[in-house]
Amino acid sequence: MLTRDFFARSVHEVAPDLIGATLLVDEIGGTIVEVEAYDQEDPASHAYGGRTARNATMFGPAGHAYVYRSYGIHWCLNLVCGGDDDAEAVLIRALEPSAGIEAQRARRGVDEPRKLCSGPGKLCQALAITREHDGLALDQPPFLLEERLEIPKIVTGPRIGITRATELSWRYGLMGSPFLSRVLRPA
DNA sequence: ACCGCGATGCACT
DNA sequence: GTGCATCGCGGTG
Repeated sequence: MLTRDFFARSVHEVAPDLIGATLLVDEIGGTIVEVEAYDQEDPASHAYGGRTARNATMFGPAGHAYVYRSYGIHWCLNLVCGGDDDAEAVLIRALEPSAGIEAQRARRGVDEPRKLCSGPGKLCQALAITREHDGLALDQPPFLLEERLEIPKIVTGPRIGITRATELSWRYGLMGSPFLSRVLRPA
């Protein structure tokens, strides 16, 4: 199981290490196939410009969930990384569903496995992640994060859906996976 | 394949 | 009032 020590490192080390790990919420979830890194010096990060009510969890200890609402409609899940004096987090962008697929279908209202968790908003709907999960520890229920068994092949590229710092290749994906939110070509 | 747009909450200017 | 770390749909190649 991934505990706080795993997350208490630079977000730029943790992000690629999460590809291939398993994320479950109340026993439902799958394999992490796509993430993005956000650090405190990053103009695209919520933490850029200091602590606010929304981003407070990012400034707290590593190994906790940071959940925010996106575009007024969706929820997005981040895993807080780094030391106690910084504010870093990994945005979980896509999963390959493996557990509770029927429940995910019901919550998403679609059948195709590729459409269940291929985006940060989609996977939060499939796993029923909401503001209630913000601040919860990742090594306790309802969360369960399992270490990957083998080192996967990873592709990097620019992050998606941001307007600033678009030149940074801080998006990581499982090479060749059909469950990515978008195709990811080697940078 | 791409592009535009509406839905909707809320932090921030 | 503006701008999003989004998604799904409907239009056009």
